[in-house]
Parts: sequence; C-alpha cells; structure tokens
Amino acid sequence: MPKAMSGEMAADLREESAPKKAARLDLFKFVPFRLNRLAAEVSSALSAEYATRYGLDIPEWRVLATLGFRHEPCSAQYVADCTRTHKSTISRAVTSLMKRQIIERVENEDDRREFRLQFTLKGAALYEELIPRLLRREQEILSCLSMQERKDFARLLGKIEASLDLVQTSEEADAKEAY
Amino acid sequence: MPKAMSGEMAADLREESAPKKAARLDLFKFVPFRLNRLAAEVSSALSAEYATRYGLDIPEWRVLATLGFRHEPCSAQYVADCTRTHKSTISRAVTSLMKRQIIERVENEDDRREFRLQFTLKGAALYEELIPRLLRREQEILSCLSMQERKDFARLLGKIEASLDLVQTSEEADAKEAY
DNA sequence: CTAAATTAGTCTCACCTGCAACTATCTTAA
DNA sequence: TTAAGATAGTTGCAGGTGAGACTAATTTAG
Repeated sequence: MPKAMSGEMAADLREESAPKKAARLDLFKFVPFRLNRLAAEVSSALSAEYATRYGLDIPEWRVLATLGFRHEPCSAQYVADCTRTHKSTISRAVTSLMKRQIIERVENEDDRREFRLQFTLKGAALYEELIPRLLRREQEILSCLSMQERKDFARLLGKIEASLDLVQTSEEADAKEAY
Repeated sequence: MPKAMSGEMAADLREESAPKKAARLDLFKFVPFRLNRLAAEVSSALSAEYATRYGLDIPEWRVLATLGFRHEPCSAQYVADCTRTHKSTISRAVTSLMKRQIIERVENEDDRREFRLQFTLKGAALYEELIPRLLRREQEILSCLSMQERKDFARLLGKIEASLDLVQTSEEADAKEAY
C-alpha cells in the first residue's frame, strides 16, 4: 500500500560512470539514515521537556497529546490508531498515567469492552503547562529555517507522509489548512 | 507549524481569566512527532531489503555502510561516532557480523586496544548486492517528490542537522558537494 | 619512571517494545 | 438462540538497546 512510485529514473543516476565499484552509498546523504538520526536527536531534545521535567515517556506523551487535541474522551484504541503506536504500548502508557492520576477512564455504557480516557484536573493542568514548552522547543529546533522554509519543509514532509499512507486516520480530522 | 507564536503569549494563557483553551497542539502537525513516525515508517520499508532478505538489523547495516563508504578498515569506535550509535550497540553488531563471516577484524599493531574492521570477500559481495537495492528503495520513497523537491528536502534536512550539530564528525569527511 | 586519566571494546543490567496469546465483550449469521 | 468471528484491552515473553561498570592498553602529568 505504501507505494505510489515511478522511480526508475532515479536508478541510473550514479551507475555507469564509475569504473567497477558499484554505487557508493554515503550514509550522510542517505535519507532513511538521516531521518532516523534526526528523529532520534529531535526526540532527545524534546525529552528534556516531558521526560526529565514531567517524567513522561514518548507513549505517555502521545496519549496526552491525543486526549488534548480531541475535545471529548476517547478510547485507547483510538489513541493507538491516531499515533500509529502499538496497542500494548498504549495500554502500558495508560496504566502508568492512571496510576499517577494524570488521566482517568470511565466505562463506556454502550460498549463495555472499551473505556473513555480523559484528563484528571491534575492532568489537564500538566497538559496546559507542557504544551507551550513543547511548541517553543519545536520552534527552537526549526529556528534555523526561515518561515518560508518551514512551510516548505512541512509541505514536503506531508507529501512523503501521504505517499506512505501516513495521513491522519481519524475521519474527523479537521486538518485542512495545513500548508 | 502550529502557531508561530513567540512564546510570551503562550506563557500567560494559563491565567484563570482566559476561558479559552491554551495553545492547542495538533500531533499531526507537530514536527517532532512527524519525524518520528516518518523515520519509523521509512525504516520499516527499507528493512524489507536488509532485514528479511539478508538478516541484517539496523546497527549491522550501519557498520556495513560505514565500512563500505570508507575505503580503508576502520575501528568500531569510528563507526559509532559516524553513525551516532552507542558503542555497545556497534559492538554487538560487529560480533554478529564476524560470526557470520561478513566482516573480519585485525589487531592494530599501533594500538592494541583497537581492531580494524573490514569486509570479508563474502561481505563485500553482500554489500555490492545490497547497495543498489537500498538506493532504489530510497528513490522509491522519494518518488513522490520532484527532483527539485528532493534537492530542497535534502537541503532543509541539512540545515536542521547542522543546527543540531549532527554534521559528520569525521574530520576526513570529504563531503562538501552535498547540494 | 610511575600514577592518574583516557580510550577501545565487552558485558551485565534494567528497561522498553512488538508480538502473540488470552479474556471479555460485541456482532453477525445460521 | 447459539456459534463463529471481530474487537478492546491486558499480559507474558523475547529480542533489542542505552547506561554504566569493567578490562586492557595507551597517553599524559608529575
């Protein structure tokens, strides 16, 4: 499902010219490696905010981000779908957040298999405090780009995401003014 | 970019008076999340080549990529520095690759703490076979972008990398014609 | 020259995470 | 109604990984 390629053209842009050595791959120019490294570094930079300061890990932060963006309580499965995180990982994050009374859950009367997750008062306060910090960090990281470059970067990321079928799975994704 | 706010406004919106929600963070527009998700997806797409086909994991692949790019044998520490991977992770990858006779190592007479890693014949053949596949995959993933967009994307990645100090650590990095 | 500090590499430990099995519940169809 | 299949969520297990201790070798300082 991920493909939408037409990439034969790219195949031969380094071949043939070299004597015998096959295509030489420079890790520093190899986009998959660069993405991995950059994502790891950015995560690490952000974790200063939510990890060391609030004791949250990435799955926990993803739960909070989903709850905070949606206005109504939602299920763990919904969080897993939205964030593309394994449901067992979300399950553990939910358990931990409940233990710390950052979120709570209520049975859904219509479907007793699932629980609706929502912030506690304490959790909502934490969220409100955390968000501006994270947004500021994001902007710091992007501060090396001009406003136009940030838009371009977001647009290009969006194109790749779309071609990999990573676009938002929630039907009610009211996102449309992205770029 | 979610709001382009300049921070101070974000600071005081937790005043009681403000009935409005604090800055709302949309995970789908939050660059750190997007990078994480995209990197994971791209890695997963690539692993079809080196994992399922050759039984390599990411650290092993990074060792091979470093050895293949450098012409001379290099140490495990050098690989760790270049790829920004923890030395224990590289150590395990090296052990595994040696066991499978894909690489071998020789003592460095000048410094008997370290070993110079190099391909075996078998390893070199594997490398030559693998590289074109990976480059092709990379181009498939980028095929949703025009040539100009790919250059732009690489350039923007490079700017962010540079600002995060992720540029190549090896002094002999002869890379300069990147763009 | 000797002792302290540094470095390459390995190893143990603790943690995280994906997988898959499992329970409980709901849905569908006969 | 009942049985088969799907779905929400939890948990045991196994594999991977970073932190940091540890060994051995080298360098630096006194």
